[in-house]
Amino acid sequence: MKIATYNVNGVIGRLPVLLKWLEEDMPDVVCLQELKTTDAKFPRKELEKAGYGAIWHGEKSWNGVAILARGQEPQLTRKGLPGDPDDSHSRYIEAAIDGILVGALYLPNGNPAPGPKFEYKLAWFRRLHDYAAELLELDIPVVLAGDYNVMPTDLDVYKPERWLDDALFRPEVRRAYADLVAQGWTDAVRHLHPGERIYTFWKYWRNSFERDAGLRIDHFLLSPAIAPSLKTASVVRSPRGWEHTSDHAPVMIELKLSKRVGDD
DNA sequence: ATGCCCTCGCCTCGAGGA
Repeated sequence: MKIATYNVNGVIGRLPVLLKWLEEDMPDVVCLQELKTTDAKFPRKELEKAGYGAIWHGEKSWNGVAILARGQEPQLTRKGLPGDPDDSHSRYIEAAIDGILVGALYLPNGNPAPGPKFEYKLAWFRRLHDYAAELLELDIPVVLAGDYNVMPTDLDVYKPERWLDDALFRPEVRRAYADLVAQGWTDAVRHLHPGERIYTFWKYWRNSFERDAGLRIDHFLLSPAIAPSLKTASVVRSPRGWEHTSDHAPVMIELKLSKRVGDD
């Protein structure tokens, strides 16, 4: 089973790129971030035509997350991260697919830091921390995938010294990510590729992609019940080089799941 | 120290992104 996460930076404008990539790589499950459109304008029919069922949580202009499943409908289990009824941003959606609980998240950017946006990011991180702990207590296969807007270590940044005061790299945020992982999650990409420079995002400016001046901010966290099934984890770099593309590349993991009764 | 480039909206510039 192939599960991907992809910050599309606008699902309407990105639809040709998204559909092309889906056709090429045929992921079984896709977590999307930054839909930047309302629920009513989500391209359900186009994705259905491409063979994907979908659930989504949109918002005008900003944010927005979705989960796609090839050949089936994701079973919605949650819309919105618990812990703050006043949080109106669309940043979390969750579904059960083939016995796996898949959470798609778009963590706040947090810039400029310090400031209210950075406080919102830290508060969101605390809520994620609490909710993720609840998920671990269930002792089931869980995948938390998305744009965490955090470079976990120096290895995940092209020039760490330039990002020290940035909301994506400040010590508080790196600590929050490390504390989350320490609950018992496996950072899939880093687990299979320790010590390797891997990026998932490159600014549109200054030929960042061509120079490989990037950041690793899109992550997969796996619960202990599914981490042993992890076989591969990689960044799909080719779509980042296409015309009218996102500033993120898709990230993909492959799981080899043990057969269940009734499976072919 | 700042802009660089891009998306969206709704109106051609501003806000936000990372």
